Amino acid sequence: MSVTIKKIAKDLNLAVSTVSKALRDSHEISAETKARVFEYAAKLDYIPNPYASSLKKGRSGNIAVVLPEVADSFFSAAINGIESIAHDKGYHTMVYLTHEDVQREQSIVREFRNGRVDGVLMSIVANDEKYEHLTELYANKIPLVFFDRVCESIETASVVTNDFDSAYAAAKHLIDQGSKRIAFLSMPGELAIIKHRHQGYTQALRDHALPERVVFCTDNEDENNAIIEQLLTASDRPDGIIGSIEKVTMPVYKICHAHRIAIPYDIKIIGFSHLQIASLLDPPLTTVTQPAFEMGKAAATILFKALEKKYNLKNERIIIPSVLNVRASTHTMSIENK
Amino acid sequence: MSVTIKKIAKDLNLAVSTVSKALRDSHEISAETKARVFEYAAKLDYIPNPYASSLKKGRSGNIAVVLPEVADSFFSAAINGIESIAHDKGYHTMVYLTHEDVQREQSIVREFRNGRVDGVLMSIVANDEKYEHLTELYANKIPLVFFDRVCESIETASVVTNDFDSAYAAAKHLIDQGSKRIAFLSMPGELAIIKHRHQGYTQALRDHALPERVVFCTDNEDENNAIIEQLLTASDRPDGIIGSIEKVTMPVYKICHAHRIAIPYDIKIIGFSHLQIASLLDPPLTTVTQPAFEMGKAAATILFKALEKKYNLKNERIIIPSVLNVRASTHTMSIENK
DNA sequence: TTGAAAGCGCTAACAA
DNA sequence: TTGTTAGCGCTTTCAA
Repeated sequence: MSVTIKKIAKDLNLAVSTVSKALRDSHEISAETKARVFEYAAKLDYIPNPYASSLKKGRSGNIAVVLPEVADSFFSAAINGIESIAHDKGYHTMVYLTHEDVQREQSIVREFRNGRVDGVLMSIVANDEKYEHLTELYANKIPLVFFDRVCESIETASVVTNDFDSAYAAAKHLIDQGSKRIAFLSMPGELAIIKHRHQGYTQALRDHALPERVVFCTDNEDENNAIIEQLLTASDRPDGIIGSIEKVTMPVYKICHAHRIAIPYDIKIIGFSHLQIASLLDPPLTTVTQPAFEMGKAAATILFKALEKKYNLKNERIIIPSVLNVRASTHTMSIENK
Repeated sequence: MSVTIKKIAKDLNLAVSTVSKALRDSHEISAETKARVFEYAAKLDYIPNPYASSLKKGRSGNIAVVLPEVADSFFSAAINGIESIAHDKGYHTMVYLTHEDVQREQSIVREFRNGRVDGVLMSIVANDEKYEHLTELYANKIPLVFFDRVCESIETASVVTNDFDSAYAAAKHLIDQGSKRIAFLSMPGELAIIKHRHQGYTQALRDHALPERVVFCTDNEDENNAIIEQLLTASDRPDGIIGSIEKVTMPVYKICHAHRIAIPYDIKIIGFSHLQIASLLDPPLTTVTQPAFEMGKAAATILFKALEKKYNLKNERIIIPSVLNVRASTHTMSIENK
């Protein structure tokens, strides 16, 4: 049996309400009483029951972080940023993984509508226009902040990176390095990040009058390998590749190694990735690096602003730029080795 | 205002208790009434308030996962394993990061003592014998399962890997490849995993009459780089390195690249690491790979067994073996390229 | 400055 | 089979 306010009140010959107020340092209570209560509570190691106060106050002190997966280094870094802010604010972080499954996302989000969490941070599943669960959440007045993968049809705050510009810069970089046949490894679904990256790629290729080529990967690793193997062993093999998300880029390396396709000589590769160890790959991978930690922090900060001040979340949009790290996978002179 | 049992009861002219039982599919309630209640609840999109039932039943439906960090790929994979089991069991997963800070670990764990979570999975912070917060948690009858980094002075269940044996195997492998001066990159603190790996290393070197050399790294990246740089540029440079945890191995690669120390010719490297992309490093890194996902799953499975059946957690210990993946960083013939 | 009492939404013992 | 009631631990009027 754990120690409750009731027990403290009884032992100290006070009313529960007095103890409650004293613990919250209310001005209604005399300094002397407060001191007695504090001391005794500390002695008994009193820890408030979170459910009782949540029930009463209608706030849980929890936030939800909903992610497609956590193996991806981007999301690991984001959780780091989020948890650090949440902890500072005295909130607890609940993590939910959707594994790119819309149904799972729906059932997870649905449960948020009855108070388990006070606010939600999420990066949505790639899918074709199934957003009712999100609109409902939004309608239920539960603050929602998107980061990285946003749902553009819902008018709430979001933290993103400059996907169009950085994809344009990535393609431009390949073109400058002499690539003529540049393929874009995409993913099916309606993800805004993919769409914007695709658009940036397209724009750059059109600006330079080069042919576009989009290859759709999947969530299945074996299928992906097959798709990429086919791409790289065909007669019209591209001489430049842009991997739109982290997990489509690694297979390219594997297949190139397996088939002795020389990077960057036969083919140049650039990947959207947060990988710390991109520089240690063979050869070091040129990346467009998203500021994951900062994006997580920024998203959490906005969410808490909303939670604390009943601040309105409509339409705020924070853009944190990505960085192009040029390394040997796109450059025949080793540029960077650190 | 969200929909409550009270509202359903009122609208349907039933008592709240009847509705409550009906929703839980109690045999006390007639099929007809149940049908009415279910239908109406579905129509109103009723979602139970988790705090009310937690308060009443004394269970939260949450578990805590306490980790040193999440950037490490081992812990990301573990979270994956844990969350997947938790979700299947209808539990929610709260994530806490200690950032290798004992004080933070203490304050986090302390809060668990009043019901916010029903059970705890943790990988402890490396520290020198400060375990009161854990003993107290254990004394409070909150089920606790350690995974990977265990606290051996507390008699509860744990899921670990065979650290001694795999460190022995790693050292033996280097010896077989011709290394004579093998250094072990350790970490300060009292972590059992480090201790066991160290012991395995020591045993192997003694068995082969080779000199031991232990180098202590730190949590600070810059300091680490300095320590390793000194190690690798001194005249008595080792010709073999065992990195005891993931984050001490990467700097070795960087420094070797920077100083043009040829792996595996000048030095052979093997690291304890869960990295998927070890095979893509330059050169591919030989690793001792821990079964992170499986360990997370196993730990969660035990915890739920304890939560559901009041099963006793004392002393159970599951050992899931690590795997030695030989790659080019320890071997002059390329063994594996996939 | 302190206390009594109501109630957050739900469950469970007991009564009808 | 259904309803009444008490209460989980806490906060918050309102009264003393």
